[in-house]
Amino acid sequence: MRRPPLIFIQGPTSSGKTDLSIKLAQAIKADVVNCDSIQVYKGVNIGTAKPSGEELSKVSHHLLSFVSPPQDFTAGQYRKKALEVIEGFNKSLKPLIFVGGSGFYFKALEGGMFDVPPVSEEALSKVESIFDQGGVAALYKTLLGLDPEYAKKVYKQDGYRVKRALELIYSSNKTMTQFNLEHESLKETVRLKNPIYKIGHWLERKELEPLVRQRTLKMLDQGLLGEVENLVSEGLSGWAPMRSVGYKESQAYLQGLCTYEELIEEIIKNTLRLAKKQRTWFKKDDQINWCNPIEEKKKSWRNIIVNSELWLDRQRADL
RNA sequence: GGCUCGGUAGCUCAGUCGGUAGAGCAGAGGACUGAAAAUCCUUGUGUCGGCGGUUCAAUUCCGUCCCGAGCCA
Repeated sequence: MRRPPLIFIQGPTSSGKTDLSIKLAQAIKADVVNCDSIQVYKGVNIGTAKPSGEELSKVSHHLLSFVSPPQDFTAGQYRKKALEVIEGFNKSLKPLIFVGGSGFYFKALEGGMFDVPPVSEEALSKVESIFDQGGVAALYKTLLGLDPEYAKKVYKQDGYRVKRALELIYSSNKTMTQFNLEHESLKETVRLKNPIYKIGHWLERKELEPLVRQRTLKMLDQGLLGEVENLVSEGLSGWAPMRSVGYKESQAYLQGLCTYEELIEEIIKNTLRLAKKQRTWFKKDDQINWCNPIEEKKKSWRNIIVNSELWLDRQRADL
């Protein structure tokens, strides 16, 4: 079966992924697919540093700005949508460039997700009542009884994961450990079979900080606060993307909880923290071809474009 | 110029009735299958402002100098 080749551009925020994706897409005649967990949402544009109108007019983009408020979106849904996009190119074999900083979404895309039915109301309220009685400790104790193997892997304070594991047990009668085992046996069938070439942007904090500062000031200049104000006035202050970096700090500022100077420093700090978590995520993947984006951009991404073209030629020769 | 209060981790500060120190934040490292830009875990040696003195022992007491804040001239 013919499958389009995929190029992944991964790395921390502010490292120039969008710029590279546009230049590379133009050079190799590819489409771009967003792999950023917040850029999928409609209406959050400035704070997520989406590609500009001009950039969008040059290259076709997918999975960008398509989830309307107040809907939420998940990694599982992303996987499904992304597979649909990829399938759409099975005939033309046009290469696709997946760009983003969401390690979990990349993982979901490549390795697949458990096939889980939606959590029942009953399960939700059951978990909720345990929580009301004894908090996270009680939830963890319950999980320890029902799925000790998974319980050992989870931090007992991690209420989010403990809850989720119990919800699955109560609504599907299957434990995380069982889901994991099943997935392990199906791993090869579920795994994405397209050829993949991974490009990673690697920057140390010191190199990234000035870029983050510059971008933060630019976002504010472009009207980030106005964007947030509009969303808040539409009653969306609790919407998932409104909790992300840039948006939650802006909300705090608009509520008078900090000064403008503090707003700037908070956004920079939290963006750098996000970048660090992104680094931790991508670091583990030994298939990534790392580059220093500051150096590569100075050379108009020439090395990267050439290497990508060579890789594509090899894929085509193999067919 | 005189008096008072400060000077301890990158920052804000606590503390040692004399036995060379510890919190919060920041930072660093990490986990992670449907909120993931989320959620959670681990991690604290620094001439205790400088120089002298007393003492077995000084960051702690004494003297002096430097720096900052305030008050009085």
